[in-house]
Amino acid sequence: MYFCISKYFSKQIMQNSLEIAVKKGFQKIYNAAIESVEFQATKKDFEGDITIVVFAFLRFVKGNPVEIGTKIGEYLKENVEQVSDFNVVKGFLNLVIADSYFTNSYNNIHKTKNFGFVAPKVNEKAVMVEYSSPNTNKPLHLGHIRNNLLGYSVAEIMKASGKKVYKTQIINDRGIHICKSMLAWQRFGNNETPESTGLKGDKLVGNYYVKFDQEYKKQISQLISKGKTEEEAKKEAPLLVEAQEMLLKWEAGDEEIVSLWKTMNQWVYTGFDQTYKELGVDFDKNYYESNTYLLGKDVVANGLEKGVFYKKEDGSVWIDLTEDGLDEKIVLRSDGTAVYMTQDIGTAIERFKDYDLDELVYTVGNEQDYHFKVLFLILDKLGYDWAKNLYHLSYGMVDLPSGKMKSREGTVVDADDLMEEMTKTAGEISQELGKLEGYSAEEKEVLYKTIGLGALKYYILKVDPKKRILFNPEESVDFAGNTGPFIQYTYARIQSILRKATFDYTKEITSIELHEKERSLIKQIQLYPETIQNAAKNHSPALIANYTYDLVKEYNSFYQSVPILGCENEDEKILRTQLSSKVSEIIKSAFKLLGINVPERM
RNA sequence: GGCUCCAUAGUUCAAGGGAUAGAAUAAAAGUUUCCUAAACUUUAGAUUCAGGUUCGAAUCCUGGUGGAGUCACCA
Repeated sequence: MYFCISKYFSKQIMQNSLEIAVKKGFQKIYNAAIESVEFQATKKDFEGDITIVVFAFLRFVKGNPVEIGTKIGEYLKENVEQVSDFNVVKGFLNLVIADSYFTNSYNNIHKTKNFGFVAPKVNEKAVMVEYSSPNTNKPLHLGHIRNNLLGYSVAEIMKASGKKVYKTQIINDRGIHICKSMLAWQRFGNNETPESTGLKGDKLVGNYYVKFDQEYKKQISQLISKGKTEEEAKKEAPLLVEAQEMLLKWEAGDEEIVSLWKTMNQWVYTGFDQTYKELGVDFDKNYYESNTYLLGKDVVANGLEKGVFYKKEDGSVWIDLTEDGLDEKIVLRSDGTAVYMTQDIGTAIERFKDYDLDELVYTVGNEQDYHFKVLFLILDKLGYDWAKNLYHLSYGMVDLPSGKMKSREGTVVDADDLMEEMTKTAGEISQELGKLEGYSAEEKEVLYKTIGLGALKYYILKVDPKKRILFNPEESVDFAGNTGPFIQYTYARIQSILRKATFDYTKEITSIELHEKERSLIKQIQLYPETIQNAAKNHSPALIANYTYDLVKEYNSFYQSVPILGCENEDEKILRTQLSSKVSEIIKSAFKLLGINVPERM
């Protein structure tokens, strides 16, 4: 029996074949059945390409791991065409795989369009990803940037992994916080508009939110100086009372209030749209809290009948989750109005009605871990079988060296300012390097934006979503090392090579002895499809970022060690040009998954 | 206080229970008659502590220390 795997070109098929061969080998040598074989890429310091962990077999076969490894290695070398050699270190069987496997594998990849991507299946259910979900009383800040980048990127990655994806946001456009901005504008606004001030709408409205807080605090201290306690003062300050009255009027549909609300919200939306555009994110469907905040009340009534919820004496409705290790949670106020939870219950149900969904991902900060745990549990108890398919993409806060960001106190890194700052820095560095002769002013501006935003996005996305980020505006975002511009630079350099490669390099190169750098480059290229699947499964753009970085690192080393266009052997020149081209394609597509553009020159 | 999450080079990040814990940055040294030096190559430097499980632990379990979040008829 001989395992011929020369016709196989994918890593998966290679491993499957090896697994079968190993099992047969064990059967033959030890008369033992092995359940599974553990593979890993051979570490750089050792000779070989694929490593089999022998320790895992000790459960099935008693003996010395080195001896077992050696016997299996001998068996594989003899019976598997592509295993050209092996060595055993401790309990690790390192297999050397023949060049032909790598060239076959590469040629297959070379022919594949959209390498690494899986097309969505026709009848499969979709995934909905919610992200951004801003309040309409203040501009977007650094925390929203992380949220937006994560949500957008996860959506794109899931698409690439073969899912149908809808991107959505819920806009928190109602509530007491909106009324505060509205009230402050009425009081102190002098009919200012975005047009009259030249301010972005969200900035203008945000200013009034801050203004409200300032005036409110003044009133509080006045009341305290008149003998009120702090608690009383906070409740009785006229501004707050008026804001609360305004909210009641809004809910009652008061024409004047609703009209002001519409106007100011529109200002904010226009501002947000501009920021989203700059950031490069988009949505397939918007939900508005003003439309959804009443949803869920029927469901609560229903759940009350079923005994999932219970009513307290004052009329408020609760759920008791103490048996699940959680607390009691309110789902409806005593006055019958909806709380956050009520709305989220309703919105989730609504979404599953609107779309044929398989999974719903909520991109929300980890401060709401508890809320989502409860939400998912409630939906489960209400009997929705899709409740198990809800996923809270929980990410860590973005903190500043000075501490937490607070909009009211103005200690935030504004999203627009930050993007502008990054673009400016990119421009300064570019000008210093001066490689852009022949570029028009507009082209340069586009390039600076590409680089500046690339640096920012990569900086945020390369970190595991779960971890919190400490953001130091002065020194955090670099342009050298493990950064977006580093990867963009490699892309630009490859484009330069391809512009100069005027010969035909489409030919398939089959029998050639591979340079060590070519081998490791091909190995890295092979990993792209499984990286996308992994990133989708784990909802982690960081995996894509890290993969791309490793690929680029590998390519730069290759670029430095061997000539490409200057290569004398014609076949080698073609192969190396092809490899370069493939690497740049992967960079471009991987960065697209992160929402980052790549430049042709830089 | 209860619950949840986190702890890795000076700093910022990696490491599907597997080998000698990888990078980047900062530090020291080197590489441009050749495809873009925003690059490449060297050197030095880390798993919070104490136990346990395992052939094998940064990773799993228990406890301590330190940090964050949450425990609203706010969203």
